[in-house]
Amino acid sequence: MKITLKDGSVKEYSQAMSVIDIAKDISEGLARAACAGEVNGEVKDLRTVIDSDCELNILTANDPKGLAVYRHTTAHVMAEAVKRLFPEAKLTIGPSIDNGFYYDFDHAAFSRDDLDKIEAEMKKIIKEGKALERFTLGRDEAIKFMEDRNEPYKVELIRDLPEDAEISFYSQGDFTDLCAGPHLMSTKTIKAFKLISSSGAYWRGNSDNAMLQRIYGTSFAKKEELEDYLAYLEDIKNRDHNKIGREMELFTTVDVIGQGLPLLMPKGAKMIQTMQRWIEDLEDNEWGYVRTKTPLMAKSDLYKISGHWDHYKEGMFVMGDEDKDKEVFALRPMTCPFQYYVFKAGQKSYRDLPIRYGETSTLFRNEDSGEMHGLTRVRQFTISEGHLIVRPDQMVEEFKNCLALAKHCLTTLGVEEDVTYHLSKWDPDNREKYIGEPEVWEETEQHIRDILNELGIPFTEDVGEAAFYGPKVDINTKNVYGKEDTMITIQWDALLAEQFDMYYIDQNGDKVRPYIIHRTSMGCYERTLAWLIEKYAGKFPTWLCPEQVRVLPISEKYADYADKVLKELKKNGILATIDNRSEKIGYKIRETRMARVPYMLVVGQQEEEQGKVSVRSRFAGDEGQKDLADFIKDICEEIRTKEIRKVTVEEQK
RNA sequence: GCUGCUAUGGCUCAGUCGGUAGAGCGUCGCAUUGGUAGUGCGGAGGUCACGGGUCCGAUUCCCGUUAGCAGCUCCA
Repeated sequence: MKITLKDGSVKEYSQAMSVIDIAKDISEGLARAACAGEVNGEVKDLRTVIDSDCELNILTANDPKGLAVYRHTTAHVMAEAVKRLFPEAKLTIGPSIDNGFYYDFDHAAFSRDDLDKIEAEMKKIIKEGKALERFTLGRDEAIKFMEDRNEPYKVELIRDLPEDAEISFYSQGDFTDLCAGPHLMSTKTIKAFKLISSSGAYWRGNSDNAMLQRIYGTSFAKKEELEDYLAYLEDIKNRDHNKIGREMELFTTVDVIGQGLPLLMPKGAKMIQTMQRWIEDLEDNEWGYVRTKTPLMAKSDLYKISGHWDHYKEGMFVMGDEDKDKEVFALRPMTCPFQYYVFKAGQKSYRDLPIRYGETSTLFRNEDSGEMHGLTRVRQFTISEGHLIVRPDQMVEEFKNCLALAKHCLTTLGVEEDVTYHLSKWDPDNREKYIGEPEVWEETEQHIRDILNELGIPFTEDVGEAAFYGPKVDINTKNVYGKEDTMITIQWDALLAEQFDMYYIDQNGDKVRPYIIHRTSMGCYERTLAWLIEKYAGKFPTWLCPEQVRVLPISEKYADYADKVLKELKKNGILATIDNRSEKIGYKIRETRMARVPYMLVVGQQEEEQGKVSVRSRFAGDEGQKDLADFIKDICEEIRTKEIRKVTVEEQK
């Protein structure tokens, strides 16, 4: 038997050779995977080529493919346990995923108690140490096999397989599942697993289909690895913006106000104000933007021209009934047509272009009730929106500038490493979702592709993710739970100028349609705030902190001096507060740390006499005494440059 | 929208197998006037989310609504 090794060479293994020898190669990083070995150029289940078990391979392999096999077998063990405990449950699919696996069953909801019982049954199955046997059947036999077992979803899966596909099954004792494999040799290989949660999931991911019950679990080769992972799951909760954003009093929600309508509290509002002032000044002073302030609502007529009435009516808050009312209004879900009418308000020459309109724009989107989440998915939000009206010959350069501005914003916030770029394309098989001709779509998508390639930005291409009027670049990031959100979007629109009859006059005196770029420089402020909370676990760079300095008098005797210090800080634009309660200094420090305030100034007799402050920061701990003027100079410089100082002090919870 | 889970002082939670509730933190008061992660004592604060139902009696059981959470679907 030949196995392709990681370095590309092919190594001959004799059938008689112990699998331990193969395992050794794997553990040394030579072979590709454990049981899923690459044999003679094909990925195969090693069981088909070796006759010994390979538990050790998996346990020593440091290869994601091996781990995926391991977890996939754990999913089969779980499926067997579910069938033993709940024989009426119907099997569907159960793949391995990042960090674990799941299996979907057609069954009533599983409670945590059920999961515990299933875990106990899984332990029994593992202990029984059944070998996993692979076999194949012809199509008709395979269908009959699953029909006899009363597994309709499996029958459906087999029917949908290509005519010439090899239909393979894996058995472990009495349990058999349709499966491409590969798998572990025996259930006893599984050393550490945990069922994490259960929830509903649609059959084949389609909300028109039946709701199945999904059980998520994970498994690791070592108990300690599982424990570390479970500890990690606990730990990321301490970064969850929806938890600590509320704890830190950045935002809250109120049931009578409604879902998806968070209230930004003074600290959260201050942070957003800081970002907003930064972005507005940046765009206007350095990137050539001009500001607009346009209405938050409009008559339905506007959205009929833009196409939103046809393509997006369900997502809008509409006021009035078209059959009864003379005028029907809708809250705006975007700013585009409003800024177009700013453009149209006067005749434009080719010399006027490009025009870059910026607006700090509040939008309203009627999301489905189950979609709202913290600050990341809300019904009213504010974005750093803008529309660039440009000549076709300026399009590429302006598009690049939008990308550069976005990158500048990401870098300033310290998050440029955490994003992925996506070319969001239309779906040619779903044309009714989009306006315009296929040629226009293909052409504009190619322009964007060229730009991204030229700038050396790695990106993926996502079909069906475009806006209805054009393709776009989406800059996404993942939250602490691994879910992806779009933070910044830059859209290429060659179509809406036509809808709105926008034009400029060219050199020859002819009317010409401009192109439009829809873009954000930093995206939605609420969502960005959520992102920053999770990125920094609430310990923001000083310039973003809603409270940058807290003055801590040792006792009330120094309240006057502390007040003087506070006034001086505020005079210099520093966000400072004072804690003049009659508490011990240690207590005040503890509270200030827990409030994630970057700097504290301890003042007592010594400081008052010498006009100094004792600085304690999260960056360097006790920094000793400084002249107040020096401290102010330093922190103002840190804020001005938007420095991201490294946290060097051990933080306690 | 779908499948579940949850809702008890400002916050985090305990509790009542149906007889109107408790802790810690916070807050307020008093004492303490301090030197880098929790000073001591005392007080106030709850129609147990909202609306129905069952029951002699509901915070507890049932139904509905609203909101929060997890996942699915969706996200112009």
